[in-house]
Amino acid sequence: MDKASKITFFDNLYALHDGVTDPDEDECASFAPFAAAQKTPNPGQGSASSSSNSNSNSKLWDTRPRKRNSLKLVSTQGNIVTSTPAEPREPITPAPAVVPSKPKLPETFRFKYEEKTPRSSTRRNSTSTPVQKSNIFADMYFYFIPNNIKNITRKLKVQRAHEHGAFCISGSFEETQKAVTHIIADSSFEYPDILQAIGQKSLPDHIIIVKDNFPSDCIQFRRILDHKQYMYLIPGRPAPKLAHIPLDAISASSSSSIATATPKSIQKEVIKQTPHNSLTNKFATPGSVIQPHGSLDVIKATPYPKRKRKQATDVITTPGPNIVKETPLLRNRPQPRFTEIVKETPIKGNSYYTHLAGSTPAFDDFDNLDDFDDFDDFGDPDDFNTADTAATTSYAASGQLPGKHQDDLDLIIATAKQHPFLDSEDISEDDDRDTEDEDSHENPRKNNPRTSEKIKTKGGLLSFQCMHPNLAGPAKPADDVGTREGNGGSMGTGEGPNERIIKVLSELESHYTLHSDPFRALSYRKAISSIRRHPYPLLTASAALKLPSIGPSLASKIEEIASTGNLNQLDTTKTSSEDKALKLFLGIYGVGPKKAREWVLKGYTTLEEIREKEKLTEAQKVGVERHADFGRRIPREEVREHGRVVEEVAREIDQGLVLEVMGSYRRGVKSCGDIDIMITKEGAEGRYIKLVLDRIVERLTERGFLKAALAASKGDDATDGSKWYGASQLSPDLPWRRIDFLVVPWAERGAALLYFTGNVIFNRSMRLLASKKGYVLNQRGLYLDVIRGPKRQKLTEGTLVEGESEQKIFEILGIPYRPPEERNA
DNA sequence: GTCCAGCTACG
DNA sequence: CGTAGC
DNA sequence: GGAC
Ligand SMILES: O=c1ccn([C@H]2C[C@H](O)[C@@H](COP(=O)(O)OP(=O)(O)OP(=O)(O)O)O2)c(=O)[nH]1
Ligand SMILES: [Mg+2]
Repeated sequence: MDKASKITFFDNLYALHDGVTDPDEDECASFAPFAAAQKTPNPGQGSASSSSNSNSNSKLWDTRPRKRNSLKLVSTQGNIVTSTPAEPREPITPAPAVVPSKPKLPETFRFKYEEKTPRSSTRRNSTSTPVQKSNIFADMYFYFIPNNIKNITRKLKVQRAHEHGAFCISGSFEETQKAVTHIIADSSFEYPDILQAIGQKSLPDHIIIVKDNFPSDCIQFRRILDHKQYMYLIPGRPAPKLAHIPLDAISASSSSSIATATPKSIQKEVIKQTPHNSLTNKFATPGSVIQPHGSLDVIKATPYPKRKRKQATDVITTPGPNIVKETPLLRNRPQPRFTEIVKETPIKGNSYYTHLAGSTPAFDDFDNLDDFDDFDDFGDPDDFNTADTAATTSYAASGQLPGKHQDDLDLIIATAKQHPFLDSEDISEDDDRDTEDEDSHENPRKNNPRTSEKIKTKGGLLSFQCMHPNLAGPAKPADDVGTREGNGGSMGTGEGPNERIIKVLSELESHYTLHSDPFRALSYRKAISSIRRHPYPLLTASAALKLPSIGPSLASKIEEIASTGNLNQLDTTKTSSEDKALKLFLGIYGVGPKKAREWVLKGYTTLEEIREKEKLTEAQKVGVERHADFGRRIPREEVREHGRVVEEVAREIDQGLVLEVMGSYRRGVKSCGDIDIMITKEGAEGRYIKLVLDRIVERLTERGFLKAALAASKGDDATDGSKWYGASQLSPDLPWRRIDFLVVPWAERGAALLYFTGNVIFNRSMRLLASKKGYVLNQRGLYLDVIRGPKRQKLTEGTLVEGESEQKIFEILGIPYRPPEERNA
C-alpha cells in the first residue's frame, strides 16, 4: 500500500456539476481512497468525521471509484487534484521522499501548480466554475481540519483557498504532513482538538496553524497576512521555542516570492481594515465596526486554556503576602473576633436550628418576608417540621433548641449561647485553637468590620459578591426597593432594567463555559451579577465601567448591546448551531465541557448516538438515560416532599438526626435543580456520620425512593462529611430527581450550612475574600495557617477558627450576615 | 503577570 | 492524572 | 475578562 502514502487533494471540490449539493457526494469526495483502504496509524483520528461516519463512508468508498472514472469527474478532479492525469506516477510521490526534512516544496508540486493555473481557465463546470483568481497562496499546502468538505462552509473555504493558489491536502495527516505548510482549523478547534483530530502528539513549529478565517482574510487583502495575529491563533498552542520560527518557516517553506508583509504594517492595516479588530478597539463606536464575514472568530478564545494552578510562590497562605493593600480590615494576622451576635445584625436567627426545631422558620423574622410571593414557601420548612410533630419532638427530645421560641431572635441567640455546640466559648476551648484567637475572642473587635461603612466603601471589597445582599432577582429602581418582590428567575417575575444586556452576556458566559474557558466565563458571571444589582439602565460604556467587575472590554460590549440591542461579535448562527450540541451533551450528568466537545468534534448530535457509540461511565449512563428528567426543574413543594421522605426514614434510624433541605431550596428559590439535604446530629462525629448515611441510603433504596447512585464518599471513617449523590423519585408518575445527601459532624455544621446553601458564586466569592484575608474557608470550617506545598497540595490543615456557626464565619470575615435568600449572587 | 474556591469521586 | 461534580 |  505504498501508493497509499501519497498526497492527495480534495479532488472533487467542484464536482457538483449540476450545482446540486449532495452531502453524500461531498463526503465521499472528501477523502482520498487510500485513507480508507489502508490502516491509518490513528484510527478514528484521521478525521473526526471519518470515524463518526464510518458506515456511510464505507459505502461511499465503494462508489467512489466509479465516480472517479466517470468522465465528468475527471475534469473537475483534474483541476483540483493537481497531480492527477498529467503526472500519474510522480504526483503521487510520497511527500517524505520529495520533501526531505523541511517542508520544502517538491518540484513536482511546483510544476503542478503552474500547470494548474492555465487549467483553471479551461475549467468548466456549471455553477461553481473554479477560476484561478490569484496565487497568493502559491506553494502553500493547506491541511484543513476537519479534513473533509462535508460542511458546505468548509468546502467553500477550501475552494477559495484553492482558487488562490493553495494546495489543499486531503487524507491522513500522517501521510502528508511533510508537505503541509499550514493547518487551517475550523474555529471551533483548539490545539488539543487538532492534535486529536490528526492523531499527533505534537506538531513541529514550522507548520503554521491558523484558524480558518486566515485564508479568507488573506484573500480579502490579497496578501499573506501575519498568521501570528491574535485572531488567527489557535488557543492552546504552545509558543514556539525560538522566536524566529514562524516567519522563517513560512518564508522557507513557501517561495520567497511571497510577499510577507512585515508584521507591523500588517497589523496596522488589519486594525484599520479588519472587522475582527473591533474587539481590540474597545470603545469603537458601533457604527464603525464592520461586520465580520467570518463568524465566531470574534469570540475570543483562551490562548492557554489549560493553564495550571498557581505557582509555588504561594506555598503558604498566610495573611501576610495575600493581604489586600487597603488594609484597615485586613490585618496582618487575622484576629478572629467573636463579637456577640447583636441585634443590628441582620440575622434571622439560625435558620438551621429553627427549621430543625420544626417551628417558624427564621425568615419569619424578616420584615420583607411577606413581600416574597414565595414566602409561603419559606414557611415550608415550617410545614415540613410542624406537620410532622414527631420531628419536632424528636428534635427537642434530643436536647436541641426548644422548638417554640425561634421567632424570637434574642431568644434564639440566647438559647444558642447556652447550648454547648453553639456557644462561642466552646470554641475557645478547642485545643487546637491558637491563643490569639482566644484573645480576640474575649475582646470583641473594636474595629469590628461590621462597622462596615469602611468595608463597603472599599472599592476592592465591592467586587465581592458576598458583600452585597443578592436577592434572586434584578435590582429595581429605588422606588420599589422596599418591595423585594420580583426576584426574577428564581423568586419572582420582576424584570430588571438591563435584562437584554444580561441575556447577551449570559450567552457569552455560556459560550465560554462550553469552550472550557472557565475564568473568562467567571468574569462574565461576575459582571452579570454586578449588572443585576444595578437598578438603572446602563446606556454607556463609561457608566458600565463604574460597576465592579466590569472593565473596558465588558463596558464596550454593554454599550453596544444597549445601543444596538445586540453584539456584533455574537454570530448567532454559528454560536447557536455550534454550541447547540455542546449544550445538549453538557446537560448530561457526568459529561463536562471536555467530553461534550470531544463528541461534538466526532460529529455526534444526539443522545442516541452517544448511547450507541460511546463508552460511558456509570454515572454518565444514568445521565443519558435520565437526561430529560434531570433537566427538569423541581418545584419547591416537591423538593420539600423529598425532604419529608428522607426525614421520615432518618428518624427511624436515629431520632436525634436533624435534617435541613439546602441548596437553592434554602435560598428560597422557587424551582430547584436538585434536592440537597444535609444531615447531622448533636455530638456526632465522622464515624457515626458515615454509618448513618449508609443506613439511610440503604433504607431509602429498599423503599424504592432512591433510584440510582451516582457518586458516594469513599472511606469508612468519613472524617470529612460523607456525601451521597444519586437519584430519587417520589412516585412513578414523577421524574427522577437528582438528590444529594451531605452528612456532617456536628462541629462542622456551620461551615457545612454555609457551603451547602450557596449559591456557588456566593461561596466562591466568600472563599476568595477569606483567602485574601489569610484564611481558608471550606465546607468544614474557617481555617488559618493552611500550608500548601507544590502543586498547591495541602500540607497542613491549618487551625480551625470556626466551623459551628454560619454567623460567626461571616463575622470573622467581616462580611455582613446574609440570610440564605440573600445569597443568590 | 498572576490569580481566579476548595474539595471529593471516578476511571 | 484529568475530568466532573458539589 | 477583571482586579490587583
Ligand atoms: O461548585 C459548587 C457547587 C455547589 N456548591 C455548593 C453551593 C450550592 O448552593 C450547593 C448545592 O449545589 P447545587 O449544585 O445543588 O446548587 P444549588 O444552589 O442548589 O442550585 P440548583 O437549584 O441548581 O440545585 O453546593 C459549591 O460550593 N460549589
Ligand atoms: Mg441544589
